[in-house]
Amino acid sequence: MVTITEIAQALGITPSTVSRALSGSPRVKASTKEAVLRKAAELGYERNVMASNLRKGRSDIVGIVVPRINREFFSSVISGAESVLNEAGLSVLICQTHERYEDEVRALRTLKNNRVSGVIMSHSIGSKDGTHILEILGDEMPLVQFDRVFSYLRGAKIVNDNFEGAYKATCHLVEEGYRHIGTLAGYLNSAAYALRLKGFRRALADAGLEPAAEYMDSIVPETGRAAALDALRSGCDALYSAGDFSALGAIRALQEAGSRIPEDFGIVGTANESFTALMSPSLSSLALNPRELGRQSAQAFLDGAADGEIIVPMELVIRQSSNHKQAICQK
Amino acid sequence: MVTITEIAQALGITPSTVSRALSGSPRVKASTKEAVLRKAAELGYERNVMASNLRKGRSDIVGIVVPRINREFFSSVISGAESVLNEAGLSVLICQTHERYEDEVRALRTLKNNRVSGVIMSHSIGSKDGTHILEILGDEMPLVQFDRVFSYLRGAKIVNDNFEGAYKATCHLVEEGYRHIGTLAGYLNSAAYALRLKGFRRALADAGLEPAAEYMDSIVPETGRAAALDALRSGCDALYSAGDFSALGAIRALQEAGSRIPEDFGIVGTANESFTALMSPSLSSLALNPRELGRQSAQAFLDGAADGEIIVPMELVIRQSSNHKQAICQK
DNA sequence: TTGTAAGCGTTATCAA
DNA sequence: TTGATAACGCTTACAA
Repeated sequence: MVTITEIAQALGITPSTVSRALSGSPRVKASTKEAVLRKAAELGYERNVMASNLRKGRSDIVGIVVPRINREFFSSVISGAESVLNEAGLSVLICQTHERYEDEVRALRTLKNNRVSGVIMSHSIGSKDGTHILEILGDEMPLVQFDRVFSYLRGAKIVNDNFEGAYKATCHLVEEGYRHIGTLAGYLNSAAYALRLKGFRRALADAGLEPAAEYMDSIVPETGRAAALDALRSGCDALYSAGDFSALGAIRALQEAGSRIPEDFGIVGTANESFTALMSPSLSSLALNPRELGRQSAQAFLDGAADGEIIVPMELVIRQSSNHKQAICQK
Repeated sequence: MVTITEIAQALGITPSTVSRALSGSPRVKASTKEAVLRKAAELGYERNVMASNLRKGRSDIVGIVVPRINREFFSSVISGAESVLNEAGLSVLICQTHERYEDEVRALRTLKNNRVSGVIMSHSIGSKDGTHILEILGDEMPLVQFDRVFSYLRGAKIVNDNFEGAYKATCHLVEEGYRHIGTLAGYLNSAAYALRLKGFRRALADAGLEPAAEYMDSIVPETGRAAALDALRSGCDALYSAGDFSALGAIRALQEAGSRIPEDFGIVGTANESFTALMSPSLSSLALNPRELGRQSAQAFLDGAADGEIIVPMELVIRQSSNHKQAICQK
């Protein structure tokens, strides 16, 4: 491996000058810098990152901590963050917590020990509060939280605009002509789900309507099925679901009960999971925009991870399951 | 930050002894080791990984290079590898190539510069050959390739048993009673797809049947639709598809044409994408087992990344789309 | 079993 | 604008 010392010897100068030339310091003559760069290229020099890191006291690596990387949402966030960070010359070290507190602690320790430049994370279900995070990272390490955030921790927080998103989705159902609209809500101890329910209610209130039904803790196909059948009996003609999986179950149940979608019954889900576009009928869904969440998280880190919340808008993707007017017209 | 020197001073011994004690060397008295460990815990010592890496000339990080991490297949491979590597005290640095040769070169350089312990990779579509890989990594760095492999490179290669898998899938269709079986094949310049076609043909030959139809380059829903309609006209009653997306398109087209699945027509896909379980009818599929691919890749690295190929079996997941006998019986 | 001493390759400080 | 020197914290021959 070629070192700066070898370059220095080859040129009859000292390592300090070579170091300055290579790191773009202004305190080096243009001709010298050029000679150094040429020689470095000629010898195939590549900076020893470990030595550089040791001397500088930090690495050019950013740690990302997520519950699981093989979940589309998280892997897309990582993908978005990675693009921005690579652009800035930073690498990404990824840790999974498998939703466990212990693994989260271990991951944060690893990152701290590697002297990463900062941490971007979404905490595990197993972490009931966030005190351990600052205990491990200390007061200096830049911290960015996304999606699942402890609002009382220092640093930047990047979250979806769940209230506004659910509001838009519900308004869309109203505009399509549905009038007896219910919701499949998630776990209300999660801030994201609680906000979606609020957005749903506000949209109906603003339209002068009452919620036709509200089903809590409905996030898997099975609960969606049961809720949808009940909703049908109660006279509902549309549902805003805080998740796509429960919406999927609802659609199946409604189809089996002889309801036509979207002619008789409209549905909008949330998350824009990849299967929503593949279903028949395809499912309208409120997209979480995870890549953008990742990009914003990375940008917030690059900007210094200052305290504060950044809100990423959600995008409503309209597909067949809520396309009432057009379906009616085509008849 | 606490250093080994401070621990040494506190105990009236030298840093070397502390270092030995902390790294579990046998050349240190049990009582001394115990005192060191106690003191280290007391002071909250944590090893400075950068200094350790510099001295040892390598880091405890393994690089993983994939085309995209927000693809279920790759993120699952990474997840599997990460589990095994973390267990062994190694961290994972992830790089995306976005299927581009240039990004792959950049990623490999980054890893090399970080002096990672080894590289686990699946090359990008943009890399027509693998000479750049060894050019960058040199002769020393352990190399493990998975799924997309250049067989002429040194190191370990971990691949699915595509021949055997397609053979099993096709046999399953035969056993279910289908007799006019065709295939939706992928791009034959990809080794994986070519092997699946061979497995399909062999299975039929062994059953004394002829391929009823073979459609090449069919990997998206649209091509699947077209092929399925043609297959129906040609008298096919089943298809083995080398991908799930084309199988999805095929099912939709057949349903619209009035074919009942699996009663009139059987289908098995490949990859076991998550939507296969959510469809109606659900799609039988040949699972690629990406987590296992990741685990085996990590294990191969830990074992020294010796030259050779490790073959991971594929698992046939039988769902409704090929469940002919049972569907018939229930009538 | 422990201590001594050197050095990994870079960068920061200070002096020239 | 460049050079000399030290230091980042750790590991490892080698010596005791």
